[in-house]
Amino acid sequence: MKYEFSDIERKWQTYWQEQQTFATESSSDKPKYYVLDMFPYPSGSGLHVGHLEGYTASDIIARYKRSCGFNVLHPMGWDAFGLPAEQFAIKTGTHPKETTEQNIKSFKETLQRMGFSYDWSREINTTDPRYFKWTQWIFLQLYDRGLAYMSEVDVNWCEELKTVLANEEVEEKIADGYTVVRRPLRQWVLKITAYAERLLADLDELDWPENVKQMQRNWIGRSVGMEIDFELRCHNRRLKVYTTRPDTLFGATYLVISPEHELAEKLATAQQLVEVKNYIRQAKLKTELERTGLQKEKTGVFTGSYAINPATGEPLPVWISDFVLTSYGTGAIMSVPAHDQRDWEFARQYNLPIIEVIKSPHDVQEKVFEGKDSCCVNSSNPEISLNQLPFSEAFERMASWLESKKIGERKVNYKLRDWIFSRQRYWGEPIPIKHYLDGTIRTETTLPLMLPEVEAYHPSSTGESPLANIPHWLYGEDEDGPFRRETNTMPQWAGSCWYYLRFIDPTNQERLIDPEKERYWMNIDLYIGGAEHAVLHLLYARFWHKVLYDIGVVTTKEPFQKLFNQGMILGEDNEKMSKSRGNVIPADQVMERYGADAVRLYEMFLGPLEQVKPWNTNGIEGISRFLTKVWRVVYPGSDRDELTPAVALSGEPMPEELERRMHKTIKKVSQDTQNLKFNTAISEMMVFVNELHKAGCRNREAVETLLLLLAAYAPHLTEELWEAIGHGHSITKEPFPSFDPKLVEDPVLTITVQVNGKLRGTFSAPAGSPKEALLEEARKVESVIKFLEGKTIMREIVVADKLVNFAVK
RNA sequence: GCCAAAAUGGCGGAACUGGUAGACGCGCUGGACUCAAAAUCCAGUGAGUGAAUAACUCGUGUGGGUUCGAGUCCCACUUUUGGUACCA
Repeated sequence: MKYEFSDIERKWQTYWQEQQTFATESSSDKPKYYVLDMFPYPSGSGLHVGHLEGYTASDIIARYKRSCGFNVLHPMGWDAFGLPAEQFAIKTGTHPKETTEQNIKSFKETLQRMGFSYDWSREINTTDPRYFKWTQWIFLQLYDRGLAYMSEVDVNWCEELKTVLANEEVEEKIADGYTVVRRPLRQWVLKITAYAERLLADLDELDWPENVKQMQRNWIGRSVGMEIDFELRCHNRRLKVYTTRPDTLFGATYLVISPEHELAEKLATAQQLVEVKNYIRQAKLKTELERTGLQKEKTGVFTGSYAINPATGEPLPVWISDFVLTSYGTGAIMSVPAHDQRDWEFARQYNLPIIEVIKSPHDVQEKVFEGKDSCCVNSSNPEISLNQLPFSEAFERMASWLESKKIGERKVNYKLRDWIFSRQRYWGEPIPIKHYLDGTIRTETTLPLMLPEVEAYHPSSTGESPLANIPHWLYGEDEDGPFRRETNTMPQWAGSCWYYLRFIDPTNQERLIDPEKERYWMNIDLYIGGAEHAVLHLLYARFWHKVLYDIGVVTTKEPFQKLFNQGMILGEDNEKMSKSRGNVIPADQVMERYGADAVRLYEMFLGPLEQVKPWNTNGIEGISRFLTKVWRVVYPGSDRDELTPAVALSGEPMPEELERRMHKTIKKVSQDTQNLKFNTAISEMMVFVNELHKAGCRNREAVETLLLLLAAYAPHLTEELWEAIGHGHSITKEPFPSFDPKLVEDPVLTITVQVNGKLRGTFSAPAGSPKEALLEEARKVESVIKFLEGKTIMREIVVADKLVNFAVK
């Protein structure tokens, strides 16, 4: 009988669907396990083999955990708001809803064809009003707590897309060939900075890849420093700067403010005014990228004004330069050119003095010294001296001194900025806010606030969304008077910020999630997805989760206890898969040819899950052969002389060697599966199958064990064979096999013999042989003798059960 | 520039807390089966010297070091990938 994967796979997929095999148990005494994939945006180009890597991994874990007695939640849904569907609508007039529905259908077919054990009764879709009702509800919670506010902000405006982009999206769009400029616009902003400290601190407890945690830490960018007030000469004002190095105050030789600083023009003396105005105007014309991108020569202009260095009493020229960022710290800095690269470059450019205040190994006039592990010098006045002090003590002493003089205070700063949350698009969650004539705003009382039908999807030319063109939706009146609706919609991140909660209670009309269910299922035991979401999605979702925690909707501080990033699968040319390169391997195509089980196995066999690795279509042949070999364990013969498998698998005993191999395999597959080392688990199963064939053994226990081990990996094939050998129920209901610890240890071991660390021979010895016996045996090994002859043995090293090494001279 | 990870045959990759480097698979070579092919099966396959299934030498990015013994630990460097980019 031949292994016809397409019939078999269809048969069992239908069976699972009919039997509701993977429906999550709603109430259960079992321990729970929540394994989640980052849900996809259903694009028009379908799924390729790279998309299926993470899903395959999570599915193996889900099936494995079920067989270990867990009640498993393994859901799937669609992050379906987003630009591509809208752009397609602009081009063709097709409603994004239609496009989205079609794409979802095709995605779902592919996923089902892979035999993934999702509980499809929990499927969610972020564009479904029953879902985005709660996205809007969360927005209102944020608004009520002052965490959502409107602000006229310089935004990244993309002319071609007629929309605002988040800082994080800018680079990506520029890479795609769009132009992005700075432009002030009224925007909704979420105050993620209010949670910066907690977002940083709580990272420590998460079981996440260290690099992802580090990326988030860098993104949050906490720094400890001081704000210091500098008195301005000839002005009755002070200038506040932020610095992390108050210990270098004695070395500050000038100040720099950003071109947007409120004092920039005011500080300009009559003589300098024209030049200053010119510089400020030019800075405004530059885009963010031109200003901050790439290292370039520093530019600046002198205001003509001076401030006083509170430590030295010396006058400090105040300069304006666009290398100082407006939006960080106070938009003004004190420059210590001897000990800061940027300040040093600027000082050299404009001939400003460079004074060494940290003991440097070289002349600071020639090269900057930024080290912190050296002591202060040239740093004293009648009131305070930092000389000889190392960094932290100098910092402390200077901080106290400035505090006592009331011209400085300690300050913690973050790189993290508030999150610009609005988009001028149609295909997103409408922001449920009403604007009244008097300028007040109120929240919508009935949710969801639906998206109206529109004629055209083009944004309005004013930069408002297409919603601004729909008068009957836009304007309304209630007891508070006439109002105009908010026309901005939410960014795509919104829906994915909380979807993992909705899977737990997907149809609840009354609340976002039932508290009892939340307590049972949260938090997520394993979250698998791509590293491209290391910062944005994962940071935004953590932020929302913490807000929901604060208002009592959830009971865990963090949503994703364990995170795993699967490595990208590259095309066969070792490049990232993309339509333009023409190296995309569509999932359906490979399944057609080799079957879902082979694709599943091969995805995992390619290499370590976390690693970036190229696809190689030839390699899947090996997996195909392996599956055929498994098939032939049960159906060994050709069509004619076939015994029915149930009869063929009689109680023929297993050779001891094979039995040990079986127990070793159980152990290895079990451990490797838990640790997501699927490539080595598969390799171990291959070894076992090869041994089975070599031994020609048809022992029932051996065959059943093999099928049970393989069930999570190749679910269709194992279901079919499980049935063929006489079982009346699904293999998914069987527990994972256990091994006998006594049988995984070999009674006779190969001992290595080395002379001076080089391999010279081996011999066999029973496990646990005493050292003396091993030494004696080792000396007798023929290939070793000649290396010992005529030499003096200086030392004999014996490692029990492993090796003997003679150090000779 | 800074931060993080990595570098092993022709290729993807194995190697437990330092203990036989190259498991498993691809590819390749030879053989069996076949009229022939496909499929399947068997054998071989890191490099070098060698008639050799004898024996030895070299070999895990480079150079040092620790150790009886290093792919694994330490130092320096090179390259690749990811992140970040004037955050004071």
